[in-house]
Amino acid sequence: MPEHYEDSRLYRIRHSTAHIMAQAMLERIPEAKIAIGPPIEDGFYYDFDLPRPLTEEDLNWIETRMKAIMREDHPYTVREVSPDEARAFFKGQPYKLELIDDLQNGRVDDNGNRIAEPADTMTFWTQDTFTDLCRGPHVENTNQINPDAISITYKMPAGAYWRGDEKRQQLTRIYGTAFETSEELQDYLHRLEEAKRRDHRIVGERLGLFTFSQIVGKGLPLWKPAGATLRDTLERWLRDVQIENGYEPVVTPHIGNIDLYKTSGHYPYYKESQYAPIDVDDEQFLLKPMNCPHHIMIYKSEMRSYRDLPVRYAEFGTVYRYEQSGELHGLTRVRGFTVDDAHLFVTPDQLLEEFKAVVRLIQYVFNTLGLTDFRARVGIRDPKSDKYVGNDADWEHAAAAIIQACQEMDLPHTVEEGEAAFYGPKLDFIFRDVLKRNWQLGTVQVDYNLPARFELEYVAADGSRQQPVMIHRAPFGSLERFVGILIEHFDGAFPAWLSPVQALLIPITDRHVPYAQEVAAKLKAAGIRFEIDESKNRMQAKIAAARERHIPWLLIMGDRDQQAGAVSVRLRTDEDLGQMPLDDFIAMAQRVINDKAMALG
RNA sequence: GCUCCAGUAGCUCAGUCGGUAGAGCACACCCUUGGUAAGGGUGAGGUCACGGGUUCAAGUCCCGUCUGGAGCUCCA
Repeated sequence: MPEHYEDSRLYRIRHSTAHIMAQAMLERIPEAKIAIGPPIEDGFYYDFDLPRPLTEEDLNWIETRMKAIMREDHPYTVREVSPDEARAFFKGQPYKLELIDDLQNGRVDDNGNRIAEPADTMTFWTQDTFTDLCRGPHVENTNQINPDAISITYKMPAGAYWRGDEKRQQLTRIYGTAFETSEELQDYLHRLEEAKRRDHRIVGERLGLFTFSQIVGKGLPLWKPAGATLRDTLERWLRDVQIENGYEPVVTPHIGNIDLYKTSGHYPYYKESQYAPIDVDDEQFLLKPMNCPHHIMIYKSEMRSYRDLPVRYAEFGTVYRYEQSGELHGLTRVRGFTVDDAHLFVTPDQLLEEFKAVVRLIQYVFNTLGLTDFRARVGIRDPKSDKYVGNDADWEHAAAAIIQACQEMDLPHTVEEGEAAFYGPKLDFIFRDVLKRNWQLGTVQVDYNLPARFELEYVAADGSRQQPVMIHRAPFGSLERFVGILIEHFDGAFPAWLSPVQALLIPITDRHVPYAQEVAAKLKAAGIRFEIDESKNRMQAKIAAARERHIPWLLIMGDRDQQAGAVSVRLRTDEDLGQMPLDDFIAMAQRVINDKAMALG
């Protein structure tokens, strides 16, 4: 995206193409009500209220008609109109009338705050037979849009609520895109296809990493051995890193008494996104939607001195949230997932340094995996919402600490209202999937509220009782979502240390199988994960199959290798390292694995 | 949750006008023992997602449910 996309020619082309789409729609379905049609990052959309569902034929017709309109050389003209004139023109177009009213009165948000000044005039933009209420700008003539460089993006209409409000009319949205040259369009469409091929739901299925069962339930992933191996490897690594950094393991159960969540303040706010309570002996239990209350109860189980702090409790804790069915998505949005959770209990003096140490740990995790394509977001309260607990002073302190830490660490970040947790502000690390959808992974949250609500304390140096501050943090966020993003990041070709199968042994003929088994015994002793392909297939077929699984090292062995006590090593990158003494291969593989290296040799 | 689309073998898909189901891959067995991107043959595998309806007859048409997909909304 250019630096000033909104000033670019591409932006005007896309905006103008959206108007042409609306014109074509009104020609196809004259009763259509038109809503809005803005440019977006990779194209544009237009929302319509239609009397019937659209068909693929409709979309093809509209696309063809759009191209024809472009070739007809219609100028774009603009004129100023009064609100009354605008209303007269758009009689029978309720969405436009609502926009006209808002422009005249000045836009007001849901809380009654003015977000735009009242306007005495507004502008109409016209091309050919179509006029739209629009601030522009547009290209000068439809012939400035290349008909061979536009496309309806999905040959399938999408639903969208009027003004993004699920309580209002649902409209039909058509996405399209436009470029300056057909090469750029083809390139874009090609990249979209490539991205879909990398989708973790497809790659994960093909690699046998996970599956879903209708009987187990939607949004509840089942990890197959290969996926569980990858996940376990990540867990063991992070567990070790955390222990080096002063964390202590804790383990807590999957359910907890509902009173825990009433005390946390969490139950009333998020009641609708939880599984229903479990009734047992006149008590109610919740499948835990978060781990913090359990960890807090461990903190509270002993008298704490300032000398004990920081206390850092870490657990790979599985939580359950009742997500809306339409939001479930592969591994990246599920109903049961494991958080690489930790809760730090610190003195106010320790907060800043501990926060920075946590951010450093998260950066170390991302760097090791080569994940660089993320943004950092400081989420603070929406000042107009009532869905938060606690007092203003604590919220200010917490947000100030987060922002100060980011500045001191030179971490580029945005500050966004309404993105806080209900108990405190947070720093989130957000990644995009192959289709540019945003997913929050790592998170660090500063919390003065739960320590107060649970009456946590420690004995200070002067003997007084003081309240600790909590830091909630999860570098991966959830193992499920993190692995989903990793699959797409690596397109299934994981670094050797994470690969479920690191070496595939390929005996050239049956008589080499015993030698392969000897080799296997040595690999096993060396801690290298392997499989032997003992199928009756020819070596070429074994190699082809292994390539599809992105197995890092292929060890081919025939007479020559057996006689030499060697293996012939081929990398998944197709590089042929030739014959190597087995011990040399093992040493090389161990080095690559221990270094968590990206390269294989 | 909402709108729209889809569901046929383990996977990817074909199946015309309504006339009782097919291919490739994978799997099993046989032949082939081959040195770096898929050798050949044979076979097994199906409640056409599930339930109901229309019909002499339903994979095909209609209704409902479930599951998946796109988008929206939501997301501790």
